[in-house]
Amino acid sequence: MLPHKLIEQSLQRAASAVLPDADVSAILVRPCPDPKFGDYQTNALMSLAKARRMNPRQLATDVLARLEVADLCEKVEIAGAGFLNFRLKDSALANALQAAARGEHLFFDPAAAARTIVLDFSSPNVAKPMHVGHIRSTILGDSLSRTLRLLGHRVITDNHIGDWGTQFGMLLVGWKTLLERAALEREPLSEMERIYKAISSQCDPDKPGYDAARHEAARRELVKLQQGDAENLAIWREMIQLSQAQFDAIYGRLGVQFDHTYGESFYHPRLGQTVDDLMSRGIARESEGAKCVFSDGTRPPKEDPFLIQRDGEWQPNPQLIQKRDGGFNYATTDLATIAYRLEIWHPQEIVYITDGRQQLHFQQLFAVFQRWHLEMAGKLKLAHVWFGSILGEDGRPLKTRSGENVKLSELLDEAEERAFRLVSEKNSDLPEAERREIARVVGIGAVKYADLSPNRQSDYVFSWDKMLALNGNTAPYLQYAYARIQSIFRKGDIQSPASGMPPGALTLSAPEELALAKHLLNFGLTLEAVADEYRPNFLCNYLYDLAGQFTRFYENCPVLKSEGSTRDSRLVLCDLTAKVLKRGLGALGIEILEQM
RNA sequence: GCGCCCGUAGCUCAGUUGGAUAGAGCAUCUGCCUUCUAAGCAGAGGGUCUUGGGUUCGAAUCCCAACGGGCGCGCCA
Repeated sequence: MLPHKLIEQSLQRAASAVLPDADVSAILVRPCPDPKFGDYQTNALMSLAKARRMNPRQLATDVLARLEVADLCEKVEIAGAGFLNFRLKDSALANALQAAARGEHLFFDPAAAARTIVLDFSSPNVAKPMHVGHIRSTILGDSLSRTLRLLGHRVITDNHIGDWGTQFGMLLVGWKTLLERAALEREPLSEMERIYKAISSQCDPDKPGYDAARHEAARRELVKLQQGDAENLAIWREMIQLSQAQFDAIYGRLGVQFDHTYGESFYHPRLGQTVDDLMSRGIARESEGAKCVFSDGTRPPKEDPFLIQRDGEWQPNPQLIQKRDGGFNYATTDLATIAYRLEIWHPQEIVYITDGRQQLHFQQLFAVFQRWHLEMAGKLKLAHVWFGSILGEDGRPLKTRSGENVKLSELLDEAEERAFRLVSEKNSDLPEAERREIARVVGIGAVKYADLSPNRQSDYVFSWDKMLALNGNTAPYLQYAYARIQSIFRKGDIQSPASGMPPGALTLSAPEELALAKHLLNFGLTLEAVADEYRPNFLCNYLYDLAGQFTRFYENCPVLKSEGSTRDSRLVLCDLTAKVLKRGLGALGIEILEQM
């Protein structure tokens, strides 16, 4: 077990001995913000003392008296208002690194209780090109799935593509009247988007080009499709197939994989039953011709997603599950989807990764589902992991439906192109094929890292230069640290330094060596934080710090030119750093390179 | 109108149960490649954490109010 966890356990035991009735699970050990205080600290005794109106320094003194960490730490200090500061013994640090070098762990432990977690992300719409607005859900979801799997959870990824709904009425009309076959073969999604836009503007009564006949035609085509008309079904299937091929091309470039792609259409046969069930149980009722779920009055108005304040009083804010014309809403599909996932996968957790504008929808959805499946109370966690909008240069959010956005494929092309120019400049003697491969890994990595490193909830303005930057706090900086380590191993003709280490031979003395070694120990804490809060940016921050610690070590501590146990120890540090960088970047979905 | 989110260095952003002197990158300036890859390193300048109250031993973080911005609010997803 890692030192900080052992310290934490001892600390909780000591706190229990002093205060037998206290909940000590919140007493955590965290890395110190500044190494001058020590390596780890706890500030939890201060809040505990506060809650019990005790003197915090006295509590710290009492706990310290019962604390048994002498094998791990130097003398524990009480500081400030009641911090406990821990400084690891060199031997404890060396032991942890040696265990890692022997392959016993890589500074993290598998989750104590593995869960089955369904991740719902990406979810592009059929017949629309994927553009930069789709990148966040896709990249966030992929990195969360990789991180949760690394921690030992059973993760099921499901791409809930938009392959059903009213837009197909318009698409069918467009397909039958406006389609240009040559354009379709050249760029299927652009052509489908073109015909969709042309027809949809004629079907919107609020727009100047409104054409009532077209609107009616679209409605008829949709009904025919839903009734199983052979021609419309064939066209619909072709649209899906063409779209999926384009999605797969993008996913292939991004290295994103899904276990399943049950689109919305998959649930269509279950929607009638879903609505009937909600009606017969009295959860939904008819209102203005539509079927809706209203507040059940069990929550205070402010926390009730089915109430909204308007004109000074609380008014109903229902979730619609069936339209007046008999059509179903996305809420219905989402409800049927949860029920199905529960039935076949039995997850403890279902996580949706979408933009923040859908918060109210998910609050209502989760509330309806809980009323519908009372037996799941406390057994299923439904989570909406939301992210901020990508804004255009004008500060307005990019609209998924307007077509002027930068296509994802163009963004990736440009990323690779810029990386290729750079690698050609830096390393002109490499053959072109190698430079292309380096450019691919660097370019795609840069785009992913640019999207993962900000706090997911902040909005950001889309900028080519920011997405494609290759200097500073970017993926290439982390990949570069890894490549430098591999270069050391190549130059030294060293195969597997860690496994060749004699036990007890690890000697760390330079400040850069110690700082790097101690930072390695915090990998697991970081992975857990990412999994707990669904925030990959914590891992970006950690890896950036790790690469920085390594680079300072690299500048100050020659590896191949040193001798004896110093050389061996430095090789182990290099090897473990490379392994953590590789695993960590892997959890972000970013590849590494042996050379760049 | 009501709800959600946001306001941190010139710009873009981090900031882990409230915790110790608020940190990066970019941009600007000064050094460092005959020594394991300079996509780098060392250093400098740059802050009323929007404003005003409050809670606390301690607030960028929690509460209240104001100002400024984004989004959402019945048949799109």
